Amino acid sequence: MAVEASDGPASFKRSSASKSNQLHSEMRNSASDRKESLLEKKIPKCDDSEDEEDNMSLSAIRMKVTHDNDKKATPNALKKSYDDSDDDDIPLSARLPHNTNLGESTLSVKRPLDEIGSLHSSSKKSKLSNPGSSINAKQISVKSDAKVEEEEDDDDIPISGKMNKVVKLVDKPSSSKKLKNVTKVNKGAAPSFKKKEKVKKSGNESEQLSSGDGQKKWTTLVHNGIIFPPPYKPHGVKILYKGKPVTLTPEQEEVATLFAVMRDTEYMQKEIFKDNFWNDWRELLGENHVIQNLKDCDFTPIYDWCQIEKDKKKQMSLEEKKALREEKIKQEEKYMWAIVDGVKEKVGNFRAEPPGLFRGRGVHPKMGKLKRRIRPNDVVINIGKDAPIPECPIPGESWAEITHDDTVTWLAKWRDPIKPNKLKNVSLAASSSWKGQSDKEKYQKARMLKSYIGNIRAAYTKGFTSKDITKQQIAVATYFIDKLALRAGNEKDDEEADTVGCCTLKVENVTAEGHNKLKFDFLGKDSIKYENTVEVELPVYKAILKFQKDKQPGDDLFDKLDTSILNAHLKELMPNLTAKVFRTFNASFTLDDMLNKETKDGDVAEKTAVYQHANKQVAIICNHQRSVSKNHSAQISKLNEKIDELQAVLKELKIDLDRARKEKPPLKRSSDGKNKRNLNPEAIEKKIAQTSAKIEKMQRDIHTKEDLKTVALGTSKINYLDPRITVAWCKRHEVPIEKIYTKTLLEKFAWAMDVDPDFRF
DNA sequence: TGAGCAACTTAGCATCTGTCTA
DNA sequence: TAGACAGATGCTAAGTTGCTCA
Repeated sequence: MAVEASDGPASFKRSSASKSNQLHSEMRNSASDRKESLLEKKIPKCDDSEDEEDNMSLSAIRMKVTHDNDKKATPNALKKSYDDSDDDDIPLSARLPHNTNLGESTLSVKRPLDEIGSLHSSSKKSKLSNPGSSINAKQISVKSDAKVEEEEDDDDIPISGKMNKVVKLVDKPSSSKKLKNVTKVNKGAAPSFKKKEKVKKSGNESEQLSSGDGQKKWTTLVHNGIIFPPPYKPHGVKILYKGKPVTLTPEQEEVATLFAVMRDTEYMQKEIFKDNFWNDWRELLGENHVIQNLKDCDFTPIYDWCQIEKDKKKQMSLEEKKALREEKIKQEEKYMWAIVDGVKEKVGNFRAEPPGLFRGRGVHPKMGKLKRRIRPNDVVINIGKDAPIPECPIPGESWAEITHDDTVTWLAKWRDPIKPNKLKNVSLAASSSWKGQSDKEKYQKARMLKSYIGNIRAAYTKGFTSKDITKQQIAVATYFIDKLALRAGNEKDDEEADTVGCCTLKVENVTAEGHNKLKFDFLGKDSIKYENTVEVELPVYKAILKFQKDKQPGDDLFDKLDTSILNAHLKELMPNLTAKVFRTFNASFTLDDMLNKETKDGDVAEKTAVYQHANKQVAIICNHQRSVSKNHSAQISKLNEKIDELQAVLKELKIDLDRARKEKPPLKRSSDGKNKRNLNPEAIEKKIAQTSAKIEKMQRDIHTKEDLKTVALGTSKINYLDPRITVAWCKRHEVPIEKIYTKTLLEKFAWAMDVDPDFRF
C-alpha cells in the first residue's frame, strides 16, 4: 500500500525562517521515504531486543574518549535500570531492608544510583542474554510486528500490577508513637505484583500499553509530607500614598511587598494585572482604609528595601552562603525522599507553593490576583496504609486529609487557590522509576506509530475528500497534527488566556493565500505565537475553504470536531494513539534521521554541533520558542567590540612579523599601550594563529547566539527526543554523553543508557 | 453525551551555581 | 578575587488525556 501520494507530502516553508524550514520540508520528505519503505518491506527487527544484547557500556566508551571529565557523573554510575527491577520475580521490597524510616539518619544520604543498579542487575543479565527472547526472526505484518514489539519489551508494561481496591481513610496527624507502630506494621508488607506474568496472561494489546489508570501503582509508600515556606516576617517599611507614609498591617504589607518587587517586570505594564492586584489588596485594606486607589500608591520604599536585602545576600561571603545552603538542605532533607515499594526515590516538588501574585501567561484574565498562602489544612496526603503519617510541620495545624490511594502516584495535593477546580500535585522527581517507566512507554508508543504512520497517512489523505463533513474535518485536522506538529487543542473557559490548538482553531487563524498556501497565525500553549505559511495538498486547501464558508471570525474552523472525537478516531487506527503522540514521533524521528544523515567524521565539537543543529530543527518543528534575553544585544555588541580589538592586534602582529622576518624590532608600543617583547617570526606566527582562532571562535559564538536567541532547545530534549537515539548516537560516534546531557538529564534518562549502539528510532 | 474533574505531561521563565576572565 | 556569563536547575503555569457521573 502506498504511504504517501506519489508526489510526497506537501512541502512546508515557515515564512519567518525559510532556510530552516526548507530543511524541515526536506526532512519530512526523507522521513516519509523511509516510512514508505518500512511499510513495503515490513518493519525491521524490533530494536528492543537489541537492548538485550551485550553492548559496549557507556562508561567504556567514556573511558575511550574522555580522560579529563572525572568530576562529572559517569553514566555507569547513573545506570538505574528499570529493566532490572521490572523483570525480577522477587519484589524490590523483599530485596531491601524493611522498616525503613524516612527522615532517620539511615536515609539522610541519597542512595547511590549504582547501588540501585547493583540491587537489580544480577538477575537481569541472565534473562537478557536469553536468545529466545529475541524477536529478530519474526517476519510478520506491520501491525503484528508492532504488537510483538510491545509484548517482547517487558519494560513497556506499566509498573502497576493487579487492580486493587482503593482504600480511603481520613486520619488526624498521629503522634510519633503511632508512627513507630505503623512502621512496624509496614515491615511485613511486600509488593505482590509480577509484571511479566501479567503481560503473558493478558491478550489485550491496549491494556498492555496503557499507563494503567485505575490500576495499582504501589504497594508500600512512605514519605514525610511537604514543607511550607516560613511565616511572613514584617519589615515595617511604609509605602507612600499621595506622598505620605502609610502604616500597613503585616498581612497588607506582605501583599504590598509582593507587588512592589514586580516593578521591573512587564506585568506592571498590564492594566489587568494591576486591576486584579488592586481588587484583592483592597479587600485586605478594608473599605475605610486611607488608601483608596492604586494610582496614588508609591511602593518605591519597599522596592528599595527589597533591593538592599537582595544586595546584602549577594554580598555574603562564600562561607556564609555555604552555611545557609547547608542549613536549608538539613531542614529539607527528610522531605526530599520517598520509599516506594522499598525503593528510595527522590521527590520532585516537596515545597508548598509560597504566596505570590498570579503570573498567568499571555493575556490572562486572572493575572495579578493574590495567590494565597497554602496551609496544611489545604493539603491532602497520600501515603501507604501502614506508613507513619507525616507530622504536620506547622505546630497546631493539621493535614486536610490522609488517603491511601494506591492507584495514583501523587504524594500530596492541594487545590490551586487561583483556579479552584485545578489540583496541584506533589510527585516523584523526573529521575524516579515511575517517571522513567512512563517516559519509556511514551517513546515506545511513538515508536510504534512509525509502523502505523503509512496507513494513517493513507487514511487521512482519503478522508480529505470525504462527503461526511466530520470525517473530512478529522482527516484535515490529523494532517495538521502530523505535518505541523500542532497540539490537540482542548476547549478553554473564559477564565483562561485565549489560546488555541488544532481542534479549536478559529476561522481567522488560517488564511488561504492562493497557490495552495495556508497561513497559520494563532496563540498556542503559553500564548506562544504560531506563525507559519505552508503549502498544502490541494484537497486540504479546498477543504479549508469549504470549512470557512459562511462562517464569521470567532467561529470554529473545525466545528464538527473536538479532541475526544479526534482521539477516538485515532484509537481506531492504532491502539492508544492520541494526538500528542505525533509530536513525540515526529520529533524523535527527525532527530534520528538528521543525526544519521549529517554526522560525519570530525572532532567531538563538530559532532555536538550536528546534534545541536538537529535539536534546533526539532525545536522549530515543535514551535519551542523563548524570549530574547534582556542582555542579548549587549552581549553581541561586546563580542563585536572584542573582535574589533583582536583584529587590530592581528594587524599589528602581521606588521611585526614582516619586520621580524627582516630582522627589525617590533613597533615600539602596541595599540594597547604596552611595551612589546622582541619575538622571533615563529613566535609571532603562533600568536597570529592564536588570535585568528579567537576571532573565529567569537564569530561562531555570535552566529550561534543569533541563531538560537528565540529557539528553546531544552524543551524538546527533555520531553520529545527519545534518549535512546541520543545515547546510541553517542556510542556510535564516541561522543561523551555528558556533552549532550546534564547531570539531571542523565539521571532522568538512566533507563536509556544501556541501549545498543545500533538502536534506531 | 457532554461537562467536570483528576492525573499527569509539557512549557517558558526565574533563579541559582559554577566557571571563566580580567 | 570579583564580576560576568552561561548553563543547570527549580518553579509553577498550561496543556493533554481518561474517567465518572448526571
